[in-house]
Amino acid sequence: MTETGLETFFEAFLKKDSVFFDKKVIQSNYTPETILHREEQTKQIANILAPALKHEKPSNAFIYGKTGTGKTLTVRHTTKKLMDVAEKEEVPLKIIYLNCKLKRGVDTEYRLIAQLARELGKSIPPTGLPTEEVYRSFFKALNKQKQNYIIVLDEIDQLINKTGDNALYNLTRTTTEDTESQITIIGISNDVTFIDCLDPRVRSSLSEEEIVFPPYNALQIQSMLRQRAEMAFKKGVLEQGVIEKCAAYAARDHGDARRALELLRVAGEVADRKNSKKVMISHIDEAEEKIDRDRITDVVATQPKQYQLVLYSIFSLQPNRNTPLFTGEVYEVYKSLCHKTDTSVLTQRRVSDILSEFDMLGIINAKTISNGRYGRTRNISLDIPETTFLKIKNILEENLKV
DNA sequence: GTCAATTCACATGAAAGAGACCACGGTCTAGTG
DNA sequence: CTAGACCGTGGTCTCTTTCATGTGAATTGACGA
Repeated sequence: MTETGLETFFEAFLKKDSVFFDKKVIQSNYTPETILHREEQTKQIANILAPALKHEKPSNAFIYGKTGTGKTLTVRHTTKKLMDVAEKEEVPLKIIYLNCKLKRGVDTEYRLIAQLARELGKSIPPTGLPTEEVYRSFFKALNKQKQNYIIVLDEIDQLINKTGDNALYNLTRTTTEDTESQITIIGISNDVTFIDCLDPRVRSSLSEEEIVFPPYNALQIQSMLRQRAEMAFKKGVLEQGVIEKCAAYAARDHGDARRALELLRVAGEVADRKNSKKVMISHIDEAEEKIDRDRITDVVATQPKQYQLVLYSIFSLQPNRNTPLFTGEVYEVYKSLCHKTDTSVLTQRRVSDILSEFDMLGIINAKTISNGRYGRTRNISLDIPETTFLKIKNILEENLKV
């Protein structure tokens, strides 16, 4: 594209009509004023937390439900309203919200406490201090002001999976020791079964109250989409049935509202790119494919080199095969690939772990099976759509220079 | 033909090492008055 | 005299390796009918 070509492109882009009226309404971080279909849960949470306004300690609570059922949204909404009132009435109260999602920095006991302490205005180095020390300065910060603390731990299951329940145990226990300040813990989890693998002491104190967020059904998702779409899109750009189809797609896999919204937004973007004045039903199909593709390519591109090598080994083996691959085979290819790219070779033990991580990410399918006399291994096959295959392969080849 | 033992090719766990980070405190050095 | 540079220490975290143990069914081989 020549320089002037670029300019005209940008100018054309500016003038181009968009189906969106206010796009941010439909983006994932937007918090709507009213939350639909969650009146019951909002009330429960409010009931649990309300004592904080009277300087009493609210019960700890455990909230669970599948992804995209509005847990985080509802909790944030309710706590915010609570905070508003607390400020107006000048009740000392502090709400700390923490997302424990992996790769976000809060995935060890040390980091959890350090992060909490940081929320209280302490500066804690990212590493280097004994964990004990961090606890101490955290409690010191707690006791400095006498007030109620509500700690919301989002995706708490991730934290426990990685670090065990040590941190939680310490946190729940302090509530009884500390007379100065009171801590309430709200745990949010996608995984219902996770509570079972907690230490019984932690479990009983954490789940003093339990709230379940059931999945939305298709009708509820529809009304939610309508509410947002009304603000996000221009009038009349949505073809008949678009919202219904988005809702149906999302309801198909466990009523994930977030997914429904994303689908609708991407469908809008697809329509824009095609210079379509309307969002058609066919755009939704494209949007769904695009979301899938983006997710996978994103994950692949950000993997470390060794991981990419392992994955590339699978990629280079797969096409000429109808039967699944097994671990030893992949490892052999991986080894030769390492020599070719001048990379250090990891042990089979490690590669085995890498494979199971890919399995968890949903990039490959790995089922352990036993071939009787001929050993036990994983049956490995790629779990990505045809259309994405080449694209990912190119990314890998480029990154690895093979 | 039946049944227990064997065997394969890894899976899965636990523990420990290497190396990168980082804060903290002490020591050294150069610049300033 | 003091600020800043520079170590050494002691801690965490992540990625790996090493060593050990577990697994599930095809195969094998002994045994009895």
